[in-house]
Amino acid sequence: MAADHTRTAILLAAERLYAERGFADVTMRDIVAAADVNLAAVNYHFGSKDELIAELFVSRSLVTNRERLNELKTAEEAGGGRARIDAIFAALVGPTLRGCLGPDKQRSDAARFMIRASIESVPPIRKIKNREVDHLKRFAAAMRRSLPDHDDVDLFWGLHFALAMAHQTIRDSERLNKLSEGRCDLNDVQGIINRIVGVSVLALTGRAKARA
Amino acid sequence: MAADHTRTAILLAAERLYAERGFADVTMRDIVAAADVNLAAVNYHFGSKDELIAELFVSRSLVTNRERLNELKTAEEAGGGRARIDAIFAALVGPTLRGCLGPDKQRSDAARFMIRASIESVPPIRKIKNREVDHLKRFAAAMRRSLPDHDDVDLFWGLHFALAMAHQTIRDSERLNKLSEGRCDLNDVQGIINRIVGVSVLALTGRAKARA
DNA sequence: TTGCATTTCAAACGCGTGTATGAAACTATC
DNA sequence: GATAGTTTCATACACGCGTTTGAAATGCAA
Repeated sequence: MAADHTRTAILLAAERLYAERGFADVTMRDIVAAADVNLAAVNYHFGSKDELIAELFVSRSLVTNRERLNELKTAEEAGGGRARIDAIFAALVGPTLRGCLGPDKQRSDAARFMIRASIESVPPIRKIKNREVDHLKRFAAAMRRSLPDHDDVDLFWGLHFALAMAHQTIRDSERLNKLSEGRCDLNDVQGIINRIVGVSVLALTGRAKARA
Repeated sequence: MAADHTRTAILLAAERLYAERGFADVTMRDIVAAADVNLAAVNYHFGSKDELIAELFVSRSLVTNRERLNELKTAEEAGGGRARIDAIFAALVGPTLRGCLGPDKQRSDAARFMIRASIESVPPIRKIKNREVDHLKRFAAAMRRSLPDHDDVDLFWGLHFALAMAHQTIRDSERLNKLSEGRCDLNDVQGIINRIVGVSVLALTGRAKARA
């Protein structure tokens, strides 16, 4: 119990390497070298490589989800139980965007690890991923409280599109940068969040107006 | 020259397997088994596994891009050189969505292969991918002609978001299905296209209105 | 048919991977 | 300080991968 220094060293090194280079390119030998421990330590402490990844994913998704739920809670309290729809979207996409884009200093390995996990979809993670849906349902519920007159299906699509825009912006920032020849400022994280939230809100409210 | 039956059999088998299972899970032995050819045939005809993937990617991106540009051309001719913005978005996301979702019968291995390629980002493809930006610039140019009063930066973001929504809908249709408990109909491809196009148009025009 | 180039085939090679082993080093309790 | 339990370490193992090899089969012109 004293010496789980080794355990945490492995977890931190693995998180950082996976966040930076993805799952496919990182071997156990890379991890133990970065953690400065012996090769056999991973199997001793975690059982297998897959179990290490699984543990990492579970603990890190708790971190990300807590951040999002904190923002959501703040927004709901500010509105007396009914958060503004833009605040809900901001709580949904803000933490991940801030953790993955923006200045290096305040990037979080946890957020970038989670994005990798959602991109590369490696077997040990795929099996646990169902919990994410439960987490998102909380946001769907908050949206329903915020916009009680809207069709549920529209709300689901709105949530889906908001995540899509955030996720893809992180993933393909390089392409957008080349396409716009640098004119889309990817360092202005708050500006990006505002843009995504704005489009998401408009997608819901504008569509409702178009129907009426 | 007579017997490039083997070549095309390998290409077709590889395309189908990669489309179905992704790059990480498909080995050369899987491919040659599906194509019913000898293991060494891949190296004989293509040089290496990476060169096979690269050739596949180049030829298939021609197919997808041609489809998109055809729709764009039709839309521009219908508008006398200026396509309607919704038609541009439909040309951008329609072909891929139709090829990846919808009834099994009319799904195209080419479209699904391209989506895999854009998701998994395997080294041999990453190096060629710059051409995609040139292809997208044609759509950016069409958008500029369609909405000459808009800021270029907004157009780039609009294009980026449209692709993001389409791409993520293909990729994560499973999650949306679970989240909505089946209420988001993922077989209604035209409905999905309309939704994405609608949001994309609204994102551009609504934002402009909000400024004014 | 003969001869040469092309294509196929079974088998093996080298390499990197995750995992297992058993001895050595350490830690803590009596 | 001896002993039992925990953790580290160097090393080796088994396996799957992409690739190579050299001989056999095939195609085709003279």
